[in-house]
Amino acid sequence: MPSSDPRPSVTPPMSKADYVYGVLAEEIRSARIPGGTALRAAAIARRLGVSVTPVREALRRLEKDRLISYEAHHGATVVDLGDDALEEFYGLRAVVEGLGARLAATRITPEELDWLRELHAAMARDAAGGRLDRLGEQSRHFHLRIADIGGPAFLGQHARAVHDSFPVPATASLWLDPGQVPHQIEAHEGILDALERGDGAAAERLMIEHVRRAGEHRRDNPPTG
Amino acid sequence: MPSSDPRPSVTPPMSKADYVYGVLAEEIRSARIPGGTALRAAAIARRLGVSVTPVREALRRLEKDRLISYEAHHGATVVDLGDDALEEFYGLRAVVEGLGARLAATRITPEELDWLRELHAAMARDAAGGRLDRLGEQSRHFHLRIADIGGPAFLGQHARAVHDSFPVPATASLWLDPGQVPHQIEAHEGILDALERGDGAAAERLMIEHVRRAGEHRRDNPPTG
DNA sequence: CGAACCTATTTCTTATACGTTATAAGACAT
DNA sequence: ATGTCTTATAACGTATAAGAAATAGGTTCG
Repeated sequence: MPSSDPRPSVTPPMSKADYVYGVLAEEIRSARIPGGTALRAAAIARRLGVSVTPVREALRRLEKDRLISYEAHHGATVVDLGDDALEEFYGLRAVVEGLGARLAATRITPEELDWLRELHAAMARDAAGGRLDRLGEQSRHFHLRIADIGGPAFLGQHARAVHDSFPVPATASLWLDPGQVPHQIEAHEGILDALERGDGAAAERLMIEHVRRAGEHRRDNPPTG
Repeated sequence: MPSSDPRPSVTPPMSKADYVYGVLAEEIRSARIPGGTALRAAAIARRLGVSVTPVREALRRLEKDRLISYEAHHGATVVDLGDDALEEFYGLRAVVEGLGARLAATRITPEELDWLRELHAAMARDAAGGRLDRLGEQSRHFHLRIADIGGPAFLGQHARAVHDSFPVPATASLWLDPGQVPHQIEAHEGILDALERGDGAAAERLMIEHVRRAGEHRRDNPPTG
C-alpha cells in the first residue's frame, strides 16, 4: 500500500468506549462472533476490563452500524442476515460506489490518481506473488478511496457505512480465490483508466459491474467456515 | 395517509435516551438548531430534565446519523454541510432509492401497491386542496416505503439512514412551492405505474430523475430562512 | 514585546450504586 | 393436568460523583 495515506499515524489516546467499539466491531464484521449471539453488557465489560458505561456507548454505535439489534430491557443481539440481505448489500454497494466513481472521474487530481495507481500496483505485485491475504483489505481501501474522492463531503462516509454494515467472514473474500484474482485486478485497472480519461459514465458502469460480479461470485461460493 | 400502517399504535414506553435522541434529531434535521452549534451534554441534560448518561447515548447515535460530529474531550458540534454535500445528498438518494424502486417492481404485492396508491391519492387531494404543509412528510413515507418494499432486509434501512442524515430546513421543501407540486405528483404517479407494470428499469429511471430534479430545484431555490 | 508555561475552569469520560423491567420457574386455583 | 399468577433472578436503564483531558487566561522568562 502507498505510504501517503493521509490519516494520522499517531492516533490520539483512544477512549475506552472507542476501544470497546473497535474490538466488538472487528469481531462481528469478521463473523468471529456469529449472527444471533446475545451480547451481555456486563460480560463484555468484565472481559475487556472496563465498566458497563463505555460498553453501552459502544453497543449504541454498533446498533447504528446495523451490526447488532437492540431491544429495551432485553439486550443486544448480533444481526443475522440471510441471502436476501446479501444480494441487497452488493446491489447497494454497486450503485453507491458507482456514483462515487462517476463523480470521481470529473474531480480526481493527478496526485490522487497516482496514489490509486500505486495501491493498484501493490495489489498486482501481491497477486503475482501469491500474497492473497492482503488483497481484501487493499481492495477495501481502493473502493472507499474512490468514493471519498467522488463525494468528499457526504457520499464517501455513506459508502463506508454501507461497506462496514455487513458481516462478512474473512473466508468469504473473493480475493482468496486464485481463479478470480486476475479478473478483479483487471476490473480495477479498467476503472482506473476510466478515471484517468475523465470518463465518468464508463467509470460508473465498470464499478457497478465489478461490484455486482463480486456479489454473484459470493452468492455462488458460500463461505467455507 | 392510509390507515393500514403496520406499525403498532401503542408504542412501548420510551426510554429517556430515546426521548433525548428524538428531540435533538428533530431540532437538528429541521435546522432549528443550526449547523455549527456546539452541543454541551450537561446543558442538554438540564434542559430536558435528565442526567448526562442518556444524553451521551443520544449524542452517540446522532453522530452515527452524521447529524453531529464528535471530538474526544471537546464535545459535539452540529454538522454544517455546504452546497457540495447537498449535491451529493440528492445524488446518493437518487441511486439508492432508484435501486429500491427497481427491486420493488419485481416483488411488490397488490396490497402494498394499494397502500401506495392510497397514500398518493391522499397527497393529490391535499395538493388540490392547497394543504401543502403535509406533503413533505407524506412524500418521505412514499419514498421510504418503496425502498423498504424493494429491499426489506437491508436496503430500506440504509435508504432511511441516507434520507435522515441531512439537515433540511422545513422551509426548503419542494412541496411548499405551488408551482412544483403538480410535477411532483405526476412523477410519483409515473413511478407507481411502472411498479404496477413490473417494469423495474422504468421505475428506477423515473425515481432517479424525480430525485435528481428535486435536488436541482433545491439548489436553484435556497431555503428562505 | 513576544512566546512559552503554568494554572484555573470547563467539559467530557468513566465508575459505581440504585431503580426498573423482562424472563422463567414454581405455586396455586380451576 | 393445565393455565394463570406470583416471585426470584438477572439484565438493562438512569443518576450521581469522581477522575481525566482540553481550553483559556494570566504570568513569567527570554
